[in-house]
Amino acid sequence: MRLHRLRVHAMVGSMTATKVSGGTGETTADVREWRELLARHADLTCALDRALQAGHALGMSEYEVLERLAELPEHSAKVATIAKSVHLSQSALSRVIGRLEVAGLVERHMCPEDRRAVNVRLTDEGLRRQTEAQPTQRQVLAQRLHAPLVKTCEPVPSADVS
Amino acid sequence: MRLHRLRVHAMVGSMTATKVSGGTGETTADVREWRELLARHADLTCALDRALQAGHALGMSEYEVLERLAELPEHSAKVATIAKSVHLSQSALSRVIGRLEVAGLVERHMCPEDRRAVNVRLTDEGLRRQTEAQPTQRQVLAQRLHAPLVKTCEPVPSADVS
DNA sequence: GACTATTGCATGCATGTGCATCTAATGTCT
DNA sequence: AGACATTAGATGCACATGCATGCAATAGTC
Repeated sequence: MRLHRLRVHAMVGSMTATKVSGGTGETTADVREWRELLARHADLTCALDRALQAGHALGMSEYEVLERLAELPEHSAKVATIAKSVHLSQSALSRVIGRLEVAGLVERHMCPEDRRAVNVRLTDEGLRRQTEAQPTQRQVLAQRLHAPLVKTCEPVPSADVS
Repeated sequence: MRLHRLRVHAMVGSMTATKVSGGTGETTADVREWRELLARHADLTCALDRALQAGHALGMSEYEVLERLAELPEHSAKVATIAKSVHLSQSALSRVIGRLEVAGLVERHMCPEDRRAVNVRLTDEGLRRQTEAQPTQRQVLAQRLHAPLVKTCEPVPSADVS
């Protein structure tokens, strides 16, 4: 698993934590909440990824980058800027952008004032795809963000499948 | 990304969804909430994984399986049962159990009454490791579950690092 | 009892991700 | 200017995961 960046620093035995009542009694609320978070995340991630993939041939990461760019008035940003608003490592982001570039949804341009940096710009096609995909995302969110957790992420029953 | 199981079924253009107010105005609340969920999940996942890895040589998935087993009075369950309480595909779970078995933290036994099934039992060592790791997990949860989001998951500043 | 469908788990394979590292460009000293 | 440190981004590599499939055991059907 191991999400992105940051050294190890072993914050382990410190016990200087806020309060952490020694017993397991209190902490159980945290654990319940954490498990709900995990379940909700799994459900939504799964559903979103499927809906985007099936309907628009986009992964969640790809969509998210497109969305961030679409939100900007210039539809363009440096990689480092995008990295700040997406939960991906720099390398993963680099590759997502690579895929989007191959798909013709973004273009990479050298940044004139800092020739190390790369400006990523949404193409017309990219903007179109994002605009198309957005309702799908919103729909899944509306359906599942507050729906009772059924744990296993199954196809939404209300969806009228042919 | 693509979390586990379930057919595709293209739930795309249906528009039969609950209400989904057409405009983007209302839905923005959903999006904000979704992004917070993502951020919280990334932060906690990252921190938990690091803490468990650094302090106990366990990944999050491994810990979670150990924890589920430890919660059972018999410290033993069939793979299918574990699968229901963990957000992993069946194949991923199978491999997690494989790693735990190699590490000597669980044992695989054939289930007598259904010889396809496999009973996974926590070893003494496995129970010990889970018991050791639990405070670490609780600590991270207590520290970060309700902490203000700083987006990038950096080492918790309050942790007294040497 | 033989035949098929289903279930429980393991495994080959493709893919996405993080980490470490590399290259190039910029910034900072002296 | 020259030397070193830092920053931006790309890439080799290892690894965890999901999907499709395979194998074995069970359940269901005739």
